[in-house]
Amino acid sequence: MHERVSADRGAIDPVPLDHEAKALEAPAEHAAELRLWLRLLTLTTMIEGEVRRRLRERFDVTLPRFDLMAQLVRAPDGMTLSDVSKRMMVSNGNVTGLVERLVESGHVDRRVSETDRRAQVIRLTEEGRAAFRAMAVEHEAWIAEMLGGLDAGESEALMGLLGTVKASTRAAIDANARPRTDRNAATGGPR
Amino acid sequence: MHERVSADRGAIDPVPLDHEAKALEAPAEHAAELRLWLRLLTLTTMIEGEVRRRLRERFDVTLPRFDLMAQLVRAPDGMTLSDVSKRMMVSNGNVTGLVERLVESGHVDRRVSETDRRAQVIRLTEEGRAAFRAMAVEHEAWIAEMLGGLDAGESEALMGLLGTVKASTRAAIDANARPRTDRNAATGGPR
DNA sequence: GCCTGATATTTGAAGCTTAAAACAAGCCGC
DNA sequence: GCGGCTTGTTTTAAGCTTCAAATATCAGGC
Repeated sequence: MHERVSADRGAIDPVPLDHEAKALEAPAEHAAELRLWLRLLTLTTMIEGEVRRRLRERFDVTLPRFDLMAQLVRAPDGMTLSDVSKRMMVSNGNVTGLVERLVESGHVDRRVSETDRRAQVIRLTEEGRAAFRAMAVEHEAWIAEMLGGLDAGESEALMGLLGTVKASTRAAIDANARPRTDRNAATGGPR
Repeated sequence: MHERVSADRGAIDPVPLDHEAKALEAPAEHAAELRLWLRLLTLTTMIEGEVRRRLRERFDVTLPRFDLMAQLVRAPDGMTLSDVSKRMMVSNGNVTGLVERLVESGHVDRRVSETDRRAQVIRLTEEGRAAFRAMAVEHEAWIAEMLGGLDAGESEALMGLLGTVKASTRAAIDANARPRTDRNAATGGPR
């Protein structure tokens, strides 16, 4: 069945009643979470859109390319495409195309791994590094400007709360992704 | 992460902007905002990705279509494409294509406005409404599950903090979008 | 050596997304 | 009612993104 991830931390839970019928569940129960999610999404969309717009306007570069370069700048020894894919939380195929274009524009260098002939190791070129540094300076200022409405204490509090949500989100995702402990089942089923 | 790279061998640095001096004077100060932004983005990406995955798996529907239907369900009298575009914070052209596919699949009804022959008024069809209701029930549960790590007080606090950031973000965007001609302001020209 | 399963990447199809230009219709001052 | 500005929508080109299938390589067991 379904594991109930309880969030009660010692507090009295007023009548852990009816999770009976989905069709009858009170919308008011989850309204707070929905509003929270909506606000989170709206805020992120706003910031992301503005960053995208400014990157294009000031540097004629797309946000995904900037993000990819931001990953690479921290890895002077390079990363494989899989690494990048995991870090950026996008699909492998996506990274393939992105890297292709960055190699083409001279920002990224790509070579076959010396230890694994399946893998590609990519690095920033010198031009790529220089270009990214220039962009990063402004990008940092933009973020500070947009997120500047909080004092230090609020900032820390927000960081912590987001961390909490991140943890529960990860738990929810993991719980959902692992419904089968048995992994042979070669007799049929989808795929 | 970032050192004081003194690659600038000219007078690039000496803080020319009075009203932004505060934001530019302490680079170390920006690390907190960057981390905050990164966490915000990561969290949103995680949730969004999982919702997209489940919508596809359970209902064979894409997230943008679900979002559009979520807008329409609140407007029984319909909305114009422009309205939808603003509410969803996506481009007009985007909405055109999205609506096209939703009309095709029978979820949305589209007709020319009676008061403005330029405008299209779109509504959910009965099928669209039914389909959305079914999806919304589960969607709500998913969100509650993922965001369930907070108690009521934390939830409220997070809501408030996000609101604060949203306000400062909007201010930053508005300020940037206004290239005053009457004022001598630096228009971002070459320095 | 040869299977078998896992990992790294690419490819292909479909759809999403944006920016910019084109087009259509409303609005307004004269 | 004629210009000229604004607003609503579509179109186009380019790029992003996912999922699923295909390819290639690796790592062990025999």
